[in-house]
Amino acid sequence: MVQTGPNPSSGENLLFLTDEQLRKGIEAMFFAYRGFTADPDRILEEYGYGRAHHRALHFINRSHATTVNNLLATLGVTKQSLNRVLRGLIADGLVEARVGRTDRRERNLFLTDTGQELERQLAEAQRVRMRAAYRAAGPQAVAGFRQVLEAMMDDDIRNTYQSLRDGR
Amino acid sequence: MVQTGPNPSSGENLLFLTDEQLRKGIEAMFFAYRGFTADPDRILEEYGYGRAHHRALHFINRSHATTVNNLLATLGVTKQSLNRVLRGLIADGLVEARVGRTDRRERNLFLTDTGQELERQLAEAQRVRMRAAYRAAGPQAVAGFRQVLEAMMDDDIRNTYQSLRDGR
DNA sequence: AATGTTACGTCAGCCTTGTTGACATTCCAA
DNA sequence: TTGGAATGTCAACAAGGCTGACGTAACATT
Repeated sequence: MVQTGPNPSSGENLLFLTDEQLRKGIEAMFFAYRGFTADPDRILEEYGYGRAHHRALHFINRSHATTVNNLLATLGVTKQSLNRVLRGLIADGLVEARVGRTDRRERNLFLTDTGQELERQLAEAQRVRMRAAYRAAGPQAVAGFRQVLEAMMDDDIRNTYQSLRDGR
Repeated sequence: MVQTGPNPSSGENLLFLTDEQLRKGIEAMFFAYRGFTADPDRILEEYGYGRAHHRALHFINRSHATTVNNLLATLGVTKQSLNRVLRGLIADGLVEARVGRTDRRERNLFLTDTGQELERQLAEAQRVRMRAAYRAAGPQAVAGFRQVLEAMMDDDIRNTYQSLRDGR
């Protein structure tokens, strides 16, 4: 145990750092993530896709003409794992892989019109829930939400996130 | 698109509800959840367990003498999936399943001393990161963080969460 | 020009963790 | 006594991670 009772430190009240408070945050993360993925999951199932496909579509859409290596770093999976997913999306005509201009070893990834359509459908489903949550909690809560999440990321991932956040 | 520009509504600034802001929250959730699970995952690997084992240990620890059905509802998986995990934990002497007193069909689940030890190790690893994130973001941000997460949950899960949160 | 490195794809095999379906057992309750 | 609930278990399957190995093309360096 690290904080089992009221603990004034540097003249501040650190009650929010008790193990109890941390536990609530941990359980909230677990349950909230289920909600976070629930709506896209339902849509994906209709198309015979999984979460991995959603993630690929999302980040290809976010970073037009991104390379495979780039996507690997963002998603944090192996190339074999990503390749399985990409192969399906390319075969189904949702993603296009064009040979790189400057470096012909690279593949620049794009969403086709069909791909963009599915991505938009998934994103909108997820946004509906987020929008409701944001609205219910209010702007100040949203700011705190984002701050804590950002502080929770691994350092290298936070860099990736911030680049994306700030519009590349 | 639902919010593409400044949108005063009811005399309030709802800038935080733009698709851009929602997207940042969505990506933050994705990346933060990776960090959230990273530390326990490393420990679990040493013992040959996975995330499913962590979740079982956590909620058995939280709700002493809980039943299997109860745990199923909390975890949101099938009994077959949970049973596989429980079987392993029981075989390894981390969990004990005692026949229910009032209803002998039920199994009351407990952590053994060994089970408690691993649970504590996993929880502490996760708390270290949460504590750092909470500290970095501050008490007001933490309150907002929890508010948004709670609003993001499915209704039935939110009830489960709130019961646990308020100490059963 | 030769050699090394990088980017990517692919095959094979393995693991965890989720699913469905079917069936047996036990035991409470009507 | 009988129906249904709670539990366990077997089998089969799928998604999506992983490692290791190998091949090819293209770029980079010497």
